[in-house]
Amino acid sequence: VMILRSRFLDARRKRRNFSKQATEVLNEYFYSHLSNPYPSEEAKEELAKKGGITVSQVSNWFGNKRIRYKKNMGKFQEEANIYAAKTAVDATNVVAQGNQANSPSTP
Amino acid sequence: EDKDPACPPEQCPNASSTQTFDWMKVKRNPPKTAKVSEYGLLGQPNTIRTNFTTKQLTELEKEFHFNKYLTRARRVEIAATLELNETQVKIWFQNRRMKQKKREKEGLAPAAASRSAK
DNA sequence: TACCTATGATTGATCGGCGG
DNA sequence: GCCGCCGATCAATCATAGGT
Repeated sequence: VMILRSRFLDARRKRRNFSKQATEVLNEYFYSHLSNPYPSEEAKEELAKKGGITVSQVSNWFGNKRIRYKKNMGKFQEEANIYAAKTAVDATNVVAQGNQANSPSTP
Repeated sequence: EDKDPACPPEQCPNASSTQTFDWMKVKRNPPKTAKVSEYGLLGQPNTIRTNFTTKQLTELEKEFHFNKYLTRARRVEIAATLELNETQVKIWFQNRRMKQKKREKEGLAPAAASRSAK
């Protein structure tokens, strides 16, 4: 029984949800880079600054987001649509087809 | 008889707009910790995340404060003492070093968003 | 108040790349 | 060739916050 919980020393005891803006900034990035939601260190710092959180928290958020998103994509459909409309296309494209003015989302 | 909770790798019922990119398909190999034991009885004998006991963690922590890096000999010793694989001890130290580094980095400028409105 | 889901953090272990 | 380390990430879990 005493083997239990070194939880007393766990820092995760007191957790607070991120501010509305932080979540907003994070989700905007996530959904506008859904093809590759892996922000660089610089991007993380940028997001951290905008959201008023630490870089580690940004990393944690993306880690959790990616896992939970792929675990149950359907559950995020609605959220995806909301942010998809709110954000433009990412400029950091990779291996694009080279099309000029087509509709990537709705073939 | 295999149950597929979701949809097969092929022809998934694409939910209209959202696509399925590569990163969403990434699957990590299950942990192959521990050596072979009497498998076949419980389904997955080892391949589960090891839960270190408080005793083991205490010893590892103690050793870490003595030396951030382990020598082969020391590793063997500790592994035997704590009944862990050499790999587990090695990995623990690696993770511990990263943790230390992360902590130092953050504890260097936490004063940013001070809730002055509190 | 009890119960269930959402969410941030922790951590053993994996992946890919480097250097010895 | 093999090994250990680093940095990033995964995946499962913990503990709490929030909602019904």
